[in-house]
Amino acid sequence: MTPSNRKATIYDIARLSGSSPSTVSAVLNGTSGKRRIKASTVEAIQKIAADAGYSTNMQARGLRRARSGLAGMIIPIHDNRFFSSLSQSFDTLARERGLCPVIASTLRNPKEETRIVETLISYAIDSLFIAGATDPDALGALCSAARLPHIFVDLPGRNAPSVVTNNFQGAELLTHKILGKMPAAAGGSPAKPYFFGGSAADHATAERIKAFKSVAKATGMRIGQDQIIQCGYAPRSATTAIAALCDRLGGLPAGLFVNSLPVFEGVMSHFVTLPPEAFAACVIGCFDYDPFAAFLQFPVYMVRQNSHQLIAKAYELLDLGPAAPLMTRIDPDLIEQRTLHKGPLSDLG
Amino acid sequence: MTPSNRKATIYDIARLSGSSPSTVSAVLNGTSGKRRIKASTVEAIQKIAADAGYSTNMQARGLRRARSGLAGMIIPIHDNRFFSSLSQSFDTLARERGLCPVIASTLRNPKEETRIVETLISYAIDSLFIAGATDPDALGALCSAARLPHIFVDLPGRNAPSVVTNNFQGAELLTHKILGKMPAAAGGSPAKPYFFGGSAADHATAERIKAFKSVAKATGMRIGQDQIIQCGYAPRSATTAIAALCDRLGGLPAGLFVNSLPVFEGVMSHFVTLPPEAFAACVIGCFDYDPFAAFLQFPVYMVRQNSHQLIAKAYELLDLGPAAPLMTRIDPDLIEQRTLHKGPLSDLG
DNA sequence: GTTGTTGGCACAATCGATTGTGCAAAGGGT
DNA sequence: ACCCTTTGCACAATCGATTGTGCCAACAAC
Repeated sequence: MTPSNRKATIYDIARLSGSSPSTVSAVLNGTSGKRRIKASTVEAIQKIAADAGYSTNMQARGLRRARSGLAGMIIPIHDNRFFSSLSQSFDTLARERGLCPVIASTLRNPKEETRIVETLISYAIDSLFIAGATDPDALGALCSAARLPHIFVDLPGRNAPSVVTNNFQGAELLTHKILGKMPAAAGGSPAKPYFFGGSAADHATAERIKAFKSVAKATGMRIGQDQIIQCGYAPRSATTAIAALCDRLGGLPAGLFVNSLPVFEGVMSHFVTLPPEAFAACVIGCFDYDPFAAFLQFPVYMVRQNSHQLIAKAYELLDLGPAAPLMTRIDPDLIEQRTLHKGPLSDLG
Repeated sequence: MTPSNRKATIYDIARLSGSSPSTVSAVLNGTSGKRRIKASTVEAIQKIAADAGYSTNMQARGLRRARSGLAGMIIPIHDNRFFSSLSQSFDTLARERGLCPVIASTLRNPKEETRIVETLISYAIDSLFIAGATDPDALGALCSAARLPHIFVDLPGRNAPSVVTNNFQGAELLTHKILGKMPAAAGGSPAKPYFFGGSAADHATAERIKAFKSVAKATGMRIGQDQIIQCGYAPRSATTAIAALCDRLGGLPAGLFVNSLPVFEGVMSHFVTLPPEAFAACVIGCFDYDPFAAFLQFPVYMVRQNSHQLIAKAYELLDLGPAAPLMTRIDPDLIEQRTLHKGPLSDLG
């Protein structure tokens, strides 16, 4: 009754029930069948354990079994709609599988990345999802050395399965929309669309740029280097860069492909200083989705990555083991413009 | 050289270095001073360990030490700007302290809450931050029984320190702004402000409602029960509820205090169906901040909770141990309206 | 009645690190 | 030369659960 000072162990339960620790262990971890424990014994032990408030010491179990029941994932940052939605799915699915989720953020810092992975390995996590790493190969090598099953999510890796958004297709859709709505070449010079944000060193961004150029080309448009603006992912630098661009152009570009939400956030910081009329001749699209961003005063096309499917698929690949395909693509969805500016009564319920 | 099949242990390093496991252990965990290990021995062992790619088995260490080096936190949901920003601070500060962060979401499900806490306890986490629980006391009891140091964040708990946003003060500020901008009583009937979303069962919401009423009263306004609309936190139900309200009023309310971002999200789903003119006579404020929500087409006041400070303070309280005060409040910040509609050139850089 | 199963459980080694204790060698003092 | 204090390290128990193995009893088959 008096909940003794320490947590109950199988030895306590063994003493209380008059059986041996091994029997208690078998009962409490569900292997009582394999060890042919009498049903009455099982029940007795279970009752005593419940009364004593017993719960398995996962460190002891993990030490013995050489696995922990922990499922690891690393992401660049928590505070981001896309990654936090990955986290949510990862968390939910891990718990459905009886695993305990461990999600750590790297802040896109290479040193931090390896430090975190090493930490997770020393906790003997059972698997690792790597979402957004500056140096995937280094992390993959660490995992391989530790014989840690790992899956790359949202970025392609070598020597281990990857499940990524079909960035090319998503960017194609988005670019199509942008170019389609762009004002036709006014006067002599044709209207120019711009790809804005991110870094081509990043696979996802590289794919999107490729699609952007490809669609433009198909439309008979040539994209110059000046139209691809890589200012990273930080809102601050995006603000500066978009201001510079507007300055250079003497106004907003005719089309703007914004690459990722943090970038869009930075862009907004600048846009907020512009008069509303400024947006009339500019078509804006953003790769990644945020519900509030979808409600801005000007029309925005967005691409929503299917984060739940990305994670669900990653777990599937984990189950497949070595048989898993090296590359799986998940199609994102295009979210149509949704704005108040459509007229007195929008048709969007 | 050949990275053997298993991970190196202190026994391997001991053999390789010709010293005993206890010496190796002391060297590798930094207690070599206390054990008076010769500097040359220390260096030799460190080198061998590094070459062998040794890393501590945290399960073994944890078993022996009865603590894991894991810092736990539970939140209702990852995919939310406020909670994900708590997560980010929690993660960063945990790692600064050499701890490994474990963040789990409960989805506001009471069963899940206790299940998760029990899981975390069985992993021998060193501390637990409880952010958003439907039944704080039950969780607190679990932690106490396990002698697990825990801090309530963003909600008050019994028998353990809490660090919460000063919801009352934040709501006061916000209500002041809303009432101040509300169109003066048009004609005979005075304009009525509405408090929208959440549930008064929730401490934070209760405080905010209290402040809302208090400020209104100070302005000589009486708030009827019909002006406090508790529709929970789900975007869906918020959409339905706001539609019903607008229907009832025959238009937007003069003032709208939106309680939390998911609710605002739901509100936006309805607003998107209204003509822009509809917002002219409505002052909107939202408790909680989202960068994109701050850029909507109509003016919005927002209250930004200081998530980093909340977490930083929680860690401080952890350090204080039993000496920690039971209740700490952190003031949130009011974010002024920031919108494109202010004129040709807004003064907000 | 002897041999062969199978049921039901206890024993003891083990996972890898930590830590209280013991002990020999080196140095210091007289 | 003798005793005392440090130095520097090795030994072995321990944390709590898992699991290969062994043993006794009950029962069946012959």
